[in-house]
Amino acid sequence: MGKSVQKITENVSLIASADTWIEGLAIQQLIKTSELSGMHRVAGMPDLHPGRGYPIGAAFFTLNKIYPALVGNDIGCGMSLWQTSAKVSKVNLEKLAKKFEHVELPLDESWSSIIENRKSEKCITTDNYDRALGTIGGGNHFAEFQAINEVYDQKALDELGLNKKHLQLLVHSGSRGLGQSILVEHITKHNHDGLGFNDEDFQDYMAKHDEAVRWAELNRELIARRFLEAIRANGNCALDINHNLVSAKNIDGSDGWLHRKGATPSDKGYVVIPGSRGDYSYLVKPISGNEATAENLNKSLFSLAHGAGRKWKRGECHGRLGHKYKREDLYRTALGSRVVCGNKELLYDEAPQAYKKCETVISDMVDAGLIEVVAKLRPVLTFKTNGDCSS
DNA sequence: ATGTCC
Repeated sequence: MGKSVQKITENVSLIASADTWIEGLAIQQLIKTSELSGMHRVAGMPDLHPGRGYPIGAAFFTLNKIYPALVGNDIGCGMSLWQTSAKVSKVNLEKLAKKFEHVELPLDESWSSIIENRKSEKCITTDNYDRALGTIGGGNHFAEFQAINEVYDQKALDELGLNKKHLQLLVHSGSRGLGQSILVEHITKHNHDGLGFNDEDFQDYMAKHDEAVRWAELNRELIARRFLEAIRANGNCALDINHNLVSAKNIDGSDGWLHRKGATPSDKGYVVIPGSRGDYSYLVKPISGNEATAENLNKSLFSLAHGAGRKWKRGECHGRLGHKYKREDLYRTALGSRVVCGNKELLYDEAPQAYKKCETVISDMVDAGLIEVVAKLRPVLTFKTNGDCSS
């Protein structure tokens, strides 16, 4: 069990077994980040990979200041899982693939009352990014229809209201331009410096950050609702979990601030850890607070992987895959799923080959005593973008 | 990651 929790330095842990491949640069970034002033403890997840200066797939616990740059631009990014009323057995992949022509446009007037109501319920006052509400965005964001492939804990599935016969919908998106604008405002004024609790901009950042988190949640809800409408189905949200945010937390007796950058909370109930679009995703139950795992929970900063983790950098994937795979080859995956992605670079950047095998990431967290697997989800159709096919 | 970029 202890073998999947590595001690990198006195205050840096890595939740990964020795044979899980993690890029050296990511470890360097993890250690460097642990040396920031006020940093108390850092934890890398098994999907750790390099970012711009700071690693992705990690949690950072500070005592008396926050670092907006560690949260990054996509404040509130996360995963929501919806069960649709559609039946897996009725799916026709090519028919399904044609139903998403309009899901990237700003939501039309038929949505304005639900948008207004939900914004008011969630205390979202900004209107500046209304045009982006209900849109997935780029990068690793997606909407994916999935089938429950294997069940390991039927009771947990029942608790979540999930039924194997129904098609599931997993949405990965965040706060789009809103989060970006909040980060840019901070960087413009403070560079990458943190904000102490008594700094005048502390409360201002936190208020904007918290609103961006709520905006991102609403964004995923609207994405799910418009995809449900596109396939003429109903649906229920089973879970919605943020993996990019900073929040107050008491860890091992210390009050502080827990930054998560591509790190899924293990203290918010069931979560989905998605594999690449050509791999299974895992619905898991975080293990909370028995004696055997208490120390590992502290070392992991109550966090889990947020996915399989990139193996290859964005931008280098086309070069690595272009010889072997034509564009058409990537519209289907080894698990028989369909990919809708009209943007060529994105098609290669997010190819299954660019990611690690999700199973190793999952088994590292099982071995660390952090999770139990509830079910394995098989991709059916991954929507990225209708895109610009000319590029 | 980005109402993305020269």
